[in-house]
Amino acid sequence: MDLAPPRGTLDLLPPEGGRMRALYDRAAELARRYGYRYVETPGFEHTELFARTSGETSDVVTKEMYTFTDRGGRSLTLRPEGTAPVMRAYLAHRAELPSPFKAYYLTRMYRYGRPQAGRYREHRQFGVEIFGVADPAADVEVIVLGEEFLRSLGLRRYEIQINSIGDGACRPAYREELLAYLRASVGRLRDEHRTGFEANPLRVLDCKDGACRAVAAAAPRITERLCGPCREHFEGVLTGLREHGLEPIVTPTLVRGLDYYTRTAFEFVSLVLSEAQATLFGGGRYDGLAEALGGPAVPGVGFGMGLERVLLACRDEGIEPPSEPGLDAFVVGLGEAGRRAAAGLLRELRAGGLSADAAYEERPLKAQLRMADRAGAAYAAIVGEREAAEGRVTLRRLADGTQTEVARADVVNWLRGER
RNA sequence: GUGGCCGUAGCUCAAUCCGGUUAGAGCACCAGGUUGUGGUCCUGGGGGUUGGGGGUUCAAGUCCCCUCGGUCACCCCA
Repeated sequence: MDLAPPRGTLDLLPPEGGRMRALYDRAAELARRYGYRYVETPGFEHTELFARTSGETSDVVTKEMYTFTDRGGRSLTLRPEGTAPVMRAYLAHRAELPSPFKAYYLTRMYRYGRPQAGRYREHRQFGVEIFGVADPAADVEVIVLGEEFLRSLGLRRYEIQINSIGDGACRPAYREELLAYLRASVGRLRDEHRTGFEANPLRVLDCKDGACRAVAAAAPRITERLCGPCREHFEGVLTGLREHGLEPIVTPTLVRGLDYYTRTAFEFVSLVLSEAQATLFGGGRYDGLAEALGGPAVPGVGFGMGLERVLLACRDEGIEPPSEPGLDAFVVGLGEAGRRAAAGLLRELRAGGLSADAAYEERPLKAQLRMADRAGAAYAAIVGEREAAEGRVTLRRLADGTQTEVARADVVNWLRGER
């Protein structure tokens, strides 16, 4: 039996698991502070949901989905991204939900592809969505929220790339103009784009190939072809971001792989990670999504953030990521009376809201203190025969070895004061 | 999915180029030094089918093929 996890997946054991847990906790706290509420959707959906919303020609749909047929003959797909499922669930329950609807999620996504660092077949995302607000203030809020998350971790080496890809009023004309330009330049494109650009011309703009870049640089720019409302919206987003002290870099070549995006598209790109894994989070506006699902017109904006990448960026910026806090106390019992008293103390500490643990079996003091140390406990609460007889507890601060003796009845309050 | 590089102890690596006895080291882990003091120190100990399979050879960690995994660049994204 091969004990390694399947390709492209991760076992998150201590201390890594604690770091991911801490990221979840921080993200949830932040999202709630901005008025978002937690949602969960199924781990798999009808394949049609992703096929319709991501675009039949997108890479996600054509080669990256984990699609299977269940025993009832249904085609199902493991969730490759978060927005379409949340929108589906929202549309299904819209009558009971407030508007605007602000949701966040912390969950795993599945995409089949060749794995490498920061690119996994199963990865974790923190995402937020706002449904029902067309105003640029919503775009600004999700970007500011995501930026605050990165900054609160101590990350600094990233840039904000932003673009507007227009909407139904201006993108079709731009698309035709771009197509005409690309047809005229076809000889200078790399092979795979010579035939592929007709289906998705915007993608050529994003190509990293030197020749394609030259073609893209001289291509007509969407930012100069926006219709009035789109231009106004884009300006509103840029102004709003600057008012929050952010300095987005307008990047006309930034496009999105998913068809339902309109207007705003953005990516936070790490400057310390290699290019293939540098996008910490990306998102944008998707005013066409609800209708693509057969619902009413519901504007929306949001982002998805790759949490493994955030951890990688912390490492490469030399930042200690947050972790699960260690124990408040490790209870050490010695001798029969001491162990009995220690068991009672352990119950009391836990009931009092403190994190506490103890050895299960009788062990020498030395071994118990080592366990306390390994558990990352702030204090060892030692109850030997003498302490048990006197109704007292010796509290040893593990960081520096200083000890205090406290009456048994005061231990919980005393330790609370030390937190 | 395409191309390149790399897989030796839990981790980081040595021995691989140019095949040759029982595959070593540091860290980590366990125990003792110290039956009421961890983390430091000293001593000792456990731990490897050299990712897996096949081939060449008197002999394979070392050479060849396949496969699995990691990684880098693409594609694309988180």
